[in-house]
Amino acid sequence: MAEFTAQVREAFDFHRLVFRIGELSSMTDVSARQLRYWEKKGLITSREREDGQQARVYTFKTFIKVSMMKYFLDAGYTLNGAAKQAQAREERVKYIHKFISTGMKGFAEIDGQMALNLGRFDDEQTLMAILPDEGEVHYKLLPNAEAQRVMAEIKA
DNA sequence: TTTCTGACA
DNA sequence: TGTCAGCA
Repeated sequence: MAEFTAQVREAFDFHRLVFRIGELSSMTDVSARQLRYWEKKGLITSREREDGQQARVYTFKTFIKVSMMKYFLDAGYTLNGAAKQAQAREERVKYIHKFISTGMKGFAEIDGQMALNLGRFDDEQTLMAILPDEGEVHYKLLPNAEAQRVMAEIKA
């Protein structure tokens, strides 16, 4: 399991996935001229190339932002408006990431239903969110030992 | 070949 | 924004 996780991390190591301006341009349908202009205005960023060549390098994160800006631009927003929308989306993603990484401790199965471990509720109990295939999500407090047991079952 | 900056439209 | 020049 740990090996699989490591492989997934390796495959999705976005930090090492970078593009040159021509690549980003064809990927997003945003001209190189626009990309340079947007950068000049501080709407997007690029890195210097480590090999000393004078050519921009864009990260995956920038690719996402450019894609979003292109989308809003096509939807009729002005350049600044599109940038603002993209920025707002970035904030939401950050918030969601924080929410998930701090609140979600893993999946489990309770009475045949998928459940989400939301962490310690108090000294004795753990809060679980029950996610039925049908019907509404509801919550349940399990004794810590019980919670540990259902979590362990999933890993096995 | 590709990218870069600056200039003109 | 597109395009072209003149470099690296």
